[in-house]
Parts: sequence; C-alpha cells; structure tokens
Amino acid sequence: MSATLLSNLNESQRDAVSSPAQQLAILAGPGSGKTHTLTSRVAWLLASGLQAQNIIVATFTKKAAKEMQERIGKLLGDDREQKLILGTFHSISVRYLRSYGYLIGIKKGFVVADQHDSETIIKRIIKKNNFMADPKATKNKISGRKAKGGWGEKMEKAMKSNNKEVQQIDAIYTEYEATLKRANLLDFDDLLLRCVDLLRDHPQCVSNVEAVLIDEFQDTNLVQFDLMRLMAASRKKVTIVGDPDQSIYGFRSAEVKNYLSLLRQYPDTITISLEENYRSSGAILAASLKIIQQDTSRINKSLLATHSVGTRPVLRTLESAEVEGDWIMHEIRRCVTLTGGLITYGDVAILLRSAYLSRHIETYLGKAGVPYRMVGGRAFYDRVEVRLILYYLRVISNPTDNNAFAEVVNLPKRGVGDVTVKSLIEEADAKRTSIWELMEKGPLATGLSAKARNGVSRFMKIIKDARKMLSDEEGHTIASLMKHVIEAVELEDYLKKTYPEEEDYQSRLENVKEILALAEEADDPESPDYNDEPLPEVDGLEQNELSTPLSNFLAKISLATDKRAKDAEGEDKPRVTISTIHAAKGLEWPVVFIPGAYDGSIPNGRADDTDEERRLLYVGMTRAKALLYVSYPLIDSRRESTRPSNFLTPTSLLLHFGQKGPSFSKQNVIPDIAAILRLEVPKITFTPDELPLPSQEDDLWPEDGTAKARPPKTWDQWDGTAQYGEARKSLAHDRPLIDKKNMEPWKPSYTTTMTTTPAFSTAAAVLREQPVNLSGAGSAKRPYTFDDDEIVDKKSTKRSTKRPEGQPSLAAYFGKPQNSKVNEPTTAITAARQTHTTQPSVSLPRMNHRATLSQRGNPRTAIPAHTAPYVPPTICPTLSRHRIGGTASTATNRRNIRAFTPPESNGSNYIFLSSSPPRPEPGRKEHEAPRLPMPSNSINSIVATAARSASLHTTTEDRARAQPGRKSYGARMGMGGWEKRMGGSGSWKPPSMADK
DNA sequence: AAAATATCAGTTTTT
DNA sequence: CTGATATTTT
Ligand SMILES: Nc1ncnc2c1ncn2[C@@H]1O[C@H](COP(=O)(O)OP(=O)(O)OP(=O)(O)O)[C@@H](O)[C@H]1O
Repeated sequence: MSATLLSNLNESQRDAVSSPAQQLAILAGPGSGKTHTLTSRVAWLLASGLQAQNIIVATFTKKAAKEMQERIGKLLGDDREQKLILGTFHSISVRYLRSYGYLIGIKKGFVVADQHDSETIIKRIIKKNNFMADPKATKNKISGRKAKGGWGEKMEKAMKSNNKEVQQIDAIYTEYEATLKRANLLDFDDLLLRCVDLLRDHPQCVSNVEAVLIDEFQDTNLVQFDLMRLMAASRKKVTIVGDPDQSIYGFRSAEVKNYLSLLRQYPDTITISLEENYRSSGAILAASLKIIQQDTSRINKSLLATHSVGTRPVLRTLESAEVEGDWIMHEIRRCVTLTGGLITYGDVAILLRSAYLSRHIETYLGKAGVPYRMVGGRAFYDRVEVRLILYYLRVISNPTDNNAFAEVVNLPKRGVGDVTVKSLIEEADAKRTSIWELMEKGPLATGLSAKARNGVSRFMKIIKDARKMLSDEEGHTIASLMKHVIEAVELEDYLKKTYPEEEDYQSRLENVKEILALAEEADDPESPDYNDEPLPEVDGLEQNELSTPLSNFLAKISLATDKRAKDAEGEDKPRVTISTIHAAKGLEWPVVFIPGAYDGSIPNGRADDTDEERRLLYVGMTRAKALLYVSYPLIDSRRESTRPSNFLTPTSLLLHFGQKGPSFSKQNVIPDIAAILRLEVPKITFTPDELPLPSQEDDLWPEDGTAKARPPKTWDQWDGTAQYGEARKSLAHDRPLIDKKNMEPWKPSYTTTMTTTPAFSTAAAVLREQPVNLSGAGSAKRPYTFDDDEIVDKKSTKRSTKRPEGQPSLAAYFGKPQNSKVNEPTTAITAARQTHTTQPSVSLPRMNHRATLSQRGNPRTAIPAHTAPYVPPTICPTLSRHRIGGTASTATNRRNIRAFTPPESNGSNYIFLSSSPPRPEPGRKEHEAPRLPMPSNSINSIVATAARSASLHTTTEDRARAQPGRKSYGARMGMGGWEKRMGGSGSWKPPSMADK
C-alpha cells in the first residue's frame, strides 16, 4: 500500500507522511506540498490501522475541507474518507455541540449567529444606549476579546483610566453576550469556546480520537489551539502543517505563536520542513521571496524552484482603476488566445486585497463576454429576498430569537414600524424574555397602536402555522416550510412591488428559487453536504441531538461561504476566478493577476500590521504557477491619485518584474509555460489576421500609466472591439505570431526531459548583465527586456508608448468594422490537449496539480515533474547548502552557489545539512544557465543533532526540544522562523489551562 | 407613527 | 449598488 501512497512524494514529504512521531509539525513555504503531504499522511494513518471515524482533520475553509476529502478519497479508493471527522474548526465544533452540547447546558435548536446578526445586535445596543461606537469595529473588538480571553492590556488600562469609549465597548460586550444567550444564539467565537468548554469538562466525548491533523496552523487562534489540544487529549497524536510567512489572519486573532505553544505542550514534537516549490516558475518564486524578505523580523527559509525560470512577472502601471480593469480583460484574452490552448479562462485568477475592487474588473469582463465567477463572499445570503426567507425560518425554528423576529416582523410592511419594534425589544429585554413570549403571555406595558398590534399578530400567525407543520406533519420538509413562508408573505407580489424593474425582479425571483433548491437539497437524506456522519458512539456517553433538520440547515448556511452552485448550468464552462487574496489561500492557478497594488490598498490604509499586509501580497503572488501580473492604477476608484505599494518600489525589485505583459511570440514564453504546467507545447498554426484581439502585445496603454496618446474614442464608448490606437504599428507585421521555426525544435527535446530542457529565458542572463536604470519604478524605461535572449531595440520599446498621428488603428489593421463585436477565435488553433503518446520511460504517478477552481476533467496531458528518477546526491551533504544570493556576487558566483557557509556561532555538535542538495539535472549543461539562485538563507537546514543518518539529506528533521528559556541554536533554527516572529517565549497558557 | 421618497456616503480581510 | 439618514406625505 504505502508504495503507491508514498510514490508521488519527495523524500522529505515521505519522511513526514510516514513519520512515527507522536507530534509532527511540517513547516514549509508556499507550493512545497504541505497540503499534499497532510493529505497523504491521513491516508497513511488509515493504512496503518487507524479508524477513519477516530481521526479529526481541521482545515481553515470549507473549500479546503472538501478538496482534502476528495484527495484522500482518491488515495484510498474506498469510502472511508466519508467517515473522517473533517471540516473547519467551526463546523467540527457544531457537530460536537449538536450531539453533546446538552452536557454543558446548550439548549435545543440553537442557532449560529453570523456576522450580520452580530452586527445588527450590536447596532441595536449602540443605538439604545446612545453610544457613539462604530458597529463593525466594535464587533471586531468583541470577537478579539472572546478569542483571546481578555481585552488585552491596552484596553484594560484604558478602562481603568475611565476611557469612555473603551468602557462603552465593554458595556456593549456584556449586553451583546446576554442578548445572544437569551435568543439561544451562538456566534462564531462561541462555537469554538463552547466546544472547548465541552471537551474540557467532558473529555470522554473525544476519547475515541486517535489522531488530530491541522492544516494552515499559522492561522489558528488561541481557542483553536486549545481545541486541538483537547481533541487530541486521548492519544496525543497531532500533525500540524503551516507556514508563518503565510499568516494572514492576525486581524482575526490568529496566533503565529501557537507553534511555540505546541512545542511547549508537546516537547517531543518533530519538525520537518519542505524546501522545494512545485508550483511556481523560478521567476515568480524569486520575485515573491524578494517581497517577503523585506520583513526583517523574519528568519529566512529556503525555498527552491523545481521549475524553470520561466516568464518574468509583470508589474504594470495603469492610468486609472477603470483602465486597469480594461487592461486585465485584454491580457486575459491575450493569454487565452495566444497560447494555443495552454491557458483557458479557468486557469486565470484575479486576486484582490478588497472585494470591492472587483467592480471595474467585472464591468470589463462582462462587456467582453469573459466568463467569471466571484468566490467567497456571502453575497447571495445577504440579498434581501434570501435573507427574508432565512429569517422567517429562524423565527419558525426558534421564536425566541428576538433578532430574527425584529428583522422580519415588518417585512413586508405590516404597519409595524421602528418605534414599535424598538419598544417591544426594550420591554422584552427588561423582562428578560423574548418578544414572542411577551406577546403570547402578557399584558403589554407598551401601548401598541391597533395597526401595529394587528401587524404583529398577522406575522405571528404565519410563524405559528409553520410551527404547526413542524410538529404535526411527520413528513414536513424544509422546502415545504419555505414554500409556506413564500406564499404566506406573498413574496412574489412583494418583490414585484419593491423592485418594479423587470430584470431586477426576475433576478431576485431566481434567488428565491435557488434558496428553495438548497432547501430541497438539504431535505434529501442522500445529500452528503447536509447530512454529516453522526459522531462515533463513545462508551458511557449518550448523544442527545440538539438540532432539528431545520436548525441544522440554518447552521450550515451560517457557516457557508458560497452558495455551492449545485452544478448549475454553465458550471462546466471554464471561468476566470475573482477572489480576495484571503480566500485564495492554499489554491493555485497558472495565471494570476493582483490588481490594485497601490499604497492604501496593499498595505491597506486601515491595517495596523504592515507585515501582515506584506505577507498577504506574498500569499497572492505565490498562488501563480506560470504567469503573474501585479498592477496598480495611478488613480483609484475614488478618483484619488495613488502611489504604488511600498512593497513594490524597492529598486532591488526592478530586476524581478517586467513592465508589461509577455510577448507570447517570443521564443521561450510558450514552451516555458507549457513546461511549468506540465503540458505539451502546442502547435500553433494561425495567422495574426485571424486573431480577434486588438493587439498581440500588451501595448494598448503606455507603460508608465500616462494618458497620453489616447485612443480616438474614450474607454466608456468602447463596445468590446479593438480600437485602441496607439502603438501597435508594425509589431504584428514584423513578426509572425509564433515563429514556427523556433517552435519545432522544442518539442522533441521536451518529450524526454520536460522540466529540465526548455531553454531558460534570460532571467539569469539579465542578472548577469545588470545594466539597470534605477530611476524609479513606475516610469523608468529599461534598456533591455527580460523575456528573451534578444535585447529589444529601444525603438520598439518607445514605439509602444506613442502612436504617431494618422497611424491606422488596430481594427483597421484587422480589417474589421470599428465597432463590430469581437468574435471568438474561429480557427485553427491546434490545442495542446492531445494525449501525449511518448511519455518518458520513468514517470511519476500523475498528480492532480490543477487548481481547485480550474476546469475539471480537462483532458490535457499531465506531464510528470521530474522525468528522471531522483538520485540521491552524491556529494557530501554537509557541503551542499544554498546560500543567500542577494549580496554582491559576481555573475559566475551566482551561477550555482552551493557553498558551505557556516553560521557565525555554532556548537560543534551541529551539522549542516542541505535540505535540497543539488539534484542531478539530466540534460542540462552548465552553460545553459542554472536554476535561478533563490535568494535564500537557509539557516533552518541546521540539524541539532550530531549523529544523523544520511537518509536525511533532503530533510530538515529537527527534534525541537522546547524547553522554555533554553535557546539552543539548533532548536531555534528548527522553528523555521517562528520564534523570532513571535518575540520569544512568553508564558502563555492555553485558556483552559489557565487558572479559572 | 408609519410609509414613501430623496439623498448621500462609503466600502479590509472571514469562520 | 446598498444601507443609513433626512424629509415629506399619509
Ligand atoms: N512531490 C511532488 N512532486 C510534484 N508535485 C508536487 C509534489 N508535492 C506537491 N506537488 C504539487 O505542488 C503544488 C502545491 O502543493 P500544495 O498545495 O500541497 O502546497 P502547499 O505547501 O500546501 O502550498 P500553500 O502553502 O501555498 O498552501 C500542487 O500542485 C501539488 O500537486
């Protein structure tokens, strides 16, 4: 079994997967296969006899959970993965609370309060007390308080010194908690906290658990750490995977320090690091590392590209946010059209710092008919019509939920206005009861107008009818309850009246249908998404289901991030993905755009942790496999002028970025992309006239973002056809799009040695040359280009910024009417999607290396990463170490730096192992340019034990003895940079261990 | 007091 | 584009 399981792993990964260690930490940079390794370890644990229902796997997002389940399923080949307790911390908590919550006094039918709920509750409290706090900020503070177990020193101090603002927040917090409790609501933090309570007081609940595995550990908070510890209490078998450099959830109280806590909790923890990046081109990796290395408080880890250098990333300046959107659209079309099928829309992602930045981009993609999808975001559940239905269901499920009651009692209008609602809430609060009971039981203190009274009872009638269905009809379904609501409130009429515009009305009706479809799915007992396996029975402990199908459905929806478009029509169509960087964590795409990289956006004006913002950019950049575009507009969407992000201005970055998108006609660009994507190099047989593109080059806008040489028509008059005038003059004429003479020879070579042969582009050559014009990032013209061996003559560079008067527009060149619709490429692009018949003789098992979101089932050929078997290094491992490449070294030095560099101080019993010894690179000759030396300072390849077997050559396995106070060099390094970032060893105790 | 109408600002990141 | 607020009408 293990043979197949371990075969698509490298040596370090294999060590990790099969490690007998009780506690194992895998720390490694992006794209090094952490998730892949974790997945394999789960399969390995199962293969070695553990029971699926006794393994807990916690991921960070639902998407990651689903993905992992699928991957494990593939490795196993049976259905055992269904039995795993696998999900986000929150959803796992819900499952435990549902079954065992009664042990700690949680009431039946509890509801998960989502963000919107929390916020409206807080708003109400603020209003009631005439406070001046900002609801959102307050919400965040309260959440932080709950996640950290206290306000923190600063707040406490301010409170003592009678700081009004802070005292108000404290008061809001108290009232907020009371409100949740009364309404039987648990917010996201409560889910975790209450689960900690449960497991602490009743450890039997998890007495069956044999192993706990955690993905993205750097983003766990203190409560989640505690939860992990408690879940693993029985066998204490823990595996965590993480990367401190990718910690981007500090704003949500994530604690990078948790790694130290782990070492303190389990002093025998084995730490393994992985140092080979299987995702990105060398150039992308180099640029990304350059960014993250700006963080001086960080300890460098080595991360080596396994791919060729590839195409240099792009840092593009655009005139405005609108133009940026337009440009992205054109670049996407260029990528898709000019790469002979290598890149489809599904291979492209646009990653944003803030979701709202998508506006202009969506406009242009829509205009050009480029299919896209927005991921993340709960936009669907926040639509009024959807929310209306869901809140009705909540009141039906739990009438004491004042919040839900107030939300919809006057929707549609029933003559119950703000004043009435407010006084009802206040009276209910005062009597420590709910509005529902108030109305049922009592004489009201509040004098209600006849109209209002009537309205409230009409509302309650609808609820009561539904509750009757709930208790009477055995066969009631969530969908039937929903239909009842829709009819009772005459939702269609209401929508028609409120949104008279036909289109608007129709789309809202669609949403109603969609939520109804979701309910029907939940009613289906076969549907795996809504029917978790019950938790395994544990001896001597009774499970007592606290949830009803309805409350379960509502809980699922509160925790949902996207409406999982039930394979709706057009689902199979490849689409461009638009996402926030946060939501893109752990994913990968062949082509990535990061627009809006201006100061104020990244780093964000409101962020108080600049380093986290930098890490965010790093995470975004490292999602890219083959092509990376970073861009910023000189004028943002609020029409304010901007400056490029400080992260991108250092002159040392100049070398790493080009100023405009690649020329796909240049010799190596397409083969390089193909190699990185492990696809066959396409044969491209079309001619320029057939291209429905305004230009083959990224030359429609000046590289410096100026608005000079504007096209005859302004952008908003444009209808999608090509007609930007400037700059394309003879480029297309000069050069055939793809030079077949150059294409042909590539093919044979790569059929045998794929990753190693594709001629390296001149990244390395340029590094050798060094004639850099350092006069500023944005506007400086560089005397060379990077993409290619040929130094492009300056004339042609110039040419691309200005179009001489009277020059024909592109549309004219293509012989098309100026405003005609853009057609899809009609012809003769022979796609690269044929089966590759001449597989190399030694091939690794296929790996699913496509992005989750990219099109599935695409029959493109996967080509193994390494076409030659891995041969253990023959040189003495102690002498092979990558060294920092950033210092002034000569060109020759840079070539292949593997010098042994001892650290300044070290005990004599430390040996220094390369975690990535030079690998035999068949077919590559020395003069063919080496791997781009990754600027790296791999101090973490230090092993703190004297005697090590040679089998650890590729592994940095470090027994980190985490005795507080003892700071051995080796142990510290073993932490791979975590400790430094955390400011040493504090005396932190998990909340549940702390004195009560 | 509630509804209808008008106007305006403002948008981090997420389970 | 939406949610909050201000103003007017019922
Ligand atoms: N041993 C290997 N050989 C070839 N490809 C690999 C290997 N290990 C991982 N990969 C590929 O590398 C890519 C990145 O893997 P994975 O997503 O597991 O990395 P990661 O370390 O979790 O990245 P991130 O930190 O960005 O989430 C995937 O496409 C995966 O298939």
